[in-house]
Amino acid sequence: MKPYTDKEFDILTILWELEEGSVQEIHEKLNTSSGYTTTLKLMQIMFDKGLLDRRKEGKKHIYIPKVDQKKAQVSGIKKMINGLFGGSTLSFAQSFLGNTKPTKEELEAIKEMIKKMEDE
Amino acid sequence: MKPYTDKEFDILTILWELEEGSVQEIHEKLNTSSGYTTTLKLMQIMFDKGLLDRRKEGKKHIYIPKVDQKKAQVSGIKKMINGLFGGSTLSFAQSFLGNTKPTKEELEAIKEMIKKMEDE
DNA sequence: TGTTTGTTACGAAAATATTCGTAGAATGAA
DNA sequence: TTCATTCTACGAATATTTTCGTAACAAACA
Repeated sequence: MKPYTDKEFDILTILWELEEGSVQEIHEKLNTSSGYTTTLKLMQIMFDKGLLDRRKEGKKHIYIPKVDQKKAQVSGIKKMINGLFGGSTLSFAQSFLGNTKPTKEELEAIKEMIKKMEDE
Repeated sequence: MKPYTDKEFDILTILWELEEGSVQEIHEKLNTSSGYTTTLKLMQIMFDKGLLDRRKEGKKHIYIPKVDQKKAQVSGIKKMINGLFGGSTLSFAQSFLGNTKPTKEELEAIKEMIKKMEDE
């Protein structure tokens, strides 16, 4: 059971950042080559599916993501580790640290988190 | 341009682990409710698209993944950090360490990697 | 030889996702 | 009130993905 499609994920991504937005705002941010009504329809479908909430404001609708980003993050990480790294947290971490070049501050923060985890 | 569909990704995942395999082997591992010919067709399509290689062995074909797992890993991580974590490596790392409970050994290995990165 | 078994190839159906045209409602300005 | 503008609703077309039925072929063997 896939919770949402690729395009739906794109829309969720924008809404997670904006907190909420009209069809027009999303459509602009999407930077897609397809038309306005396509985005509209997509968001209507997502509303019907319960992926988005909305409220009327003047003549337009303001949409709010109903999918919890945290949950999506956790399941996204799990899926990625399972699919791309054979379930190995370690080989994932290696690839992550080897490829994304975290800044000094990020490394510090990560070290602190590790310490916390070890203390528990 | 999406490189492959969801089901195709599932098949790639198995082939990355096995290195190579017949349709039957993949079909079993997939643990799907759909029929054998479905998996067969999928793999034929993937061969046509250039996602898989194959060689004849007796009457069957042995398929080999032609997609580089490393590249898929890197782009998978990037896509996930951008889509789910607003591009923030740090907030990703926090969620990762907070949710996946790496083992003591994994934490040790990660610490060592961090040390190496800092020394460079 | 004929039969069974494991396999591929292929076409087409079914399911799902994406796209857009068009009608019409609401708002606000002339 | 009429017009232009902005937006929604909805149906239908199109595209893509997933599914499977059926035919045919090769190997093993009675």
